[in-house]
Parts: sequence; C-alpha cells; structure tokens
Amino acid sequence: MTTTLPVLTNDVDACCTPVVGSVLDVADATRLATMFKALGDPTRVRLLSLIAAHEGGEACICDLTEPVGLSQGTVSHHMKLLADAGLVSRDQRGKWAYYRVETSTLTALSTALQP
Amino acid sequence: MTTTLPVLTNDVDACCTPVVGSVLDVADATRLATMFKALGDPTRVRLLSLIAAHEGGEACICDLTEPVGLSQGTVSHHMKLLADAGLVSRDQRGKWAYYRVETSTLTALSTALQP
DNA sequence: CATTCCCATTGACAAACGTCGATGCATTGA
DNA sequence: TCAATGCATCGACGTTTGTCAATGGGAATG
Repeated sequence: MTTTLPVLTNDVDACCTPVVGSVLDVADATRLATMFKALGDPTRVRLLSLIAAHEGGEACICDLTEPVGLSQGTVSHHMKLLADAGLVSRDQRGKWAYYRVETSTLTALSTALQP
Repeated sequence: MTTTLPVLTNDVDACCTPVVGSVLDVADATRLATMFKALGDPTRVRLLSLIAAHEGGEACICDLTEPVGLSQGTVSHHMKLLADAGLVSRDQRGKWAYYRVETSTLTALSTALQP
C-alpha cells in the first residue's frame, strides 16, 4: 500500500504564479505550461472527469479504459502524465492502482488563471 | 481598423464545462483541451504575461519578439494559436496588430477548474 | 504451484508541434 | 513613386506526442 505523492507541491506560491499581474520568468512559465500541457489533451481531461465522478472519487486503470475507448497501455501512459503534473495521486493497493484527482492542484491552477 | 473576435464565445456554458462535477463528453473535453493546449507552452504563457503587463494592456508582435527571444514568424505563429483559442484578441491598426489578453476567457477557464 | 489478473514499460510509427529563414502583402513615410 | 516597416504565411527541419501491440513483473486465486 504505497502512495505516490505528486511531484509538484500544492503550494500556490511554489507552483502557480499568476499568469497575468506580473511578467513571468521562464521558470515560472515552464512550470505552469507543464501542468497546462497535461490538461491539453481531450482524453486526459475526460480521465480527470471520470475519476472525479467515480464512486469514492477514485478509479483504477481498469475502470477507465472502456469509457475512453483506448488501450490499457495508453491509459496508463496518460495517467503517468497527469500524476507527474500533480493533477492526480496514485495509490497502489494490491493488484490495483487507484487514482484520485488532486483537488488542491486544480485550485492552484484556477487561482493562477484569475485576472 | 478591424477587430478579430475570439473564435470561441466567452460564455462559460458554451466553452467551459467544469472539469469535475460531471462526466464530460468528448466535445466538451475537446473544447477545454484546445484552450489548455494553447496554454501548454512556456513561450505562450510568457506572451500572455507580457501582453498583460505592457502599457495599455496591449502589445504588437514587435513588442514581443525581443523579450521572448524568438523570431518574428514564430511569435506570430504563437499569437495565432492564442487567438484561435480565444485567449487573446487581435486588433489591426494600420501597420500594427495589437493583441490584448481576453480576460473573460481566462475567467471562464479558471471557473472550469474549480473543484 | 500454476494460472489469471492488473498494470507499467518498451519499441514502433504516424501525426502534430516549435522553430527558423524566406517570401509576399499592406501600410507608412520620404 | 520608392524604400522601409510590420506582419502573416510558407516550406523545411528535428523533436515531441498519442497510440498500439507486445512484454514482463507482482498480486490474487484456484
């Protein structure tokens, strides 16, 4: 039973400098772009939505392949991208890997977009 | 003096169904992903930030090439992507094309990310 | 044990992307 | 009318991305 924490911290200051309001340096812009890039694919947006809507707010890969209509390997690949961006957390329980939406990261991103 | 309006409307219902809270269909997910993809590049994030910080809240291509350190053609290409996503508006005034951050789109995206 | 199940990872491939330099079209100003 | 300026667009290029089928490693089940 191991829980993989998101790579990026959830602290707004550390991850999500506001897009407007000051000129972003390259590092801040890159950090933000990495997270937005993870959201920049329709399949991954749907995966987030599906996980959040799933019972208990968590889902394993096997719950997700059929709804998105892609192979298991591809879904696993997408989940890795989402996890690396800190948008989901991963919790291995026996044979299954349970994914959960990292709400705090969504909140931080939402705040960074506020004009 | 022609103003190009963003392709996507700024109505939250029309462009930005919340990511969590209900299962997104493919069309809604694709619409959101298109906008997030436009934000998924460090250069474009910085361009938004630079435009917002520029005097009058607007900037032409020639104001932006030097700060981001890329060729004029490349910056123009990025601005087209941002404009197509509705994240900036374009206003041609004589020789110059003035770009402005579309605050309403940022707000709509911010709302869509709120858990 | 042997088998089945879940998942991450790999290799392959086509498509999309980011960038440049060059070109061409308006608009401005001499 | 001519030269210069700002910009969009094109062709080319190397890189990244999304997808699949196949492989292999653990964990559960018989």
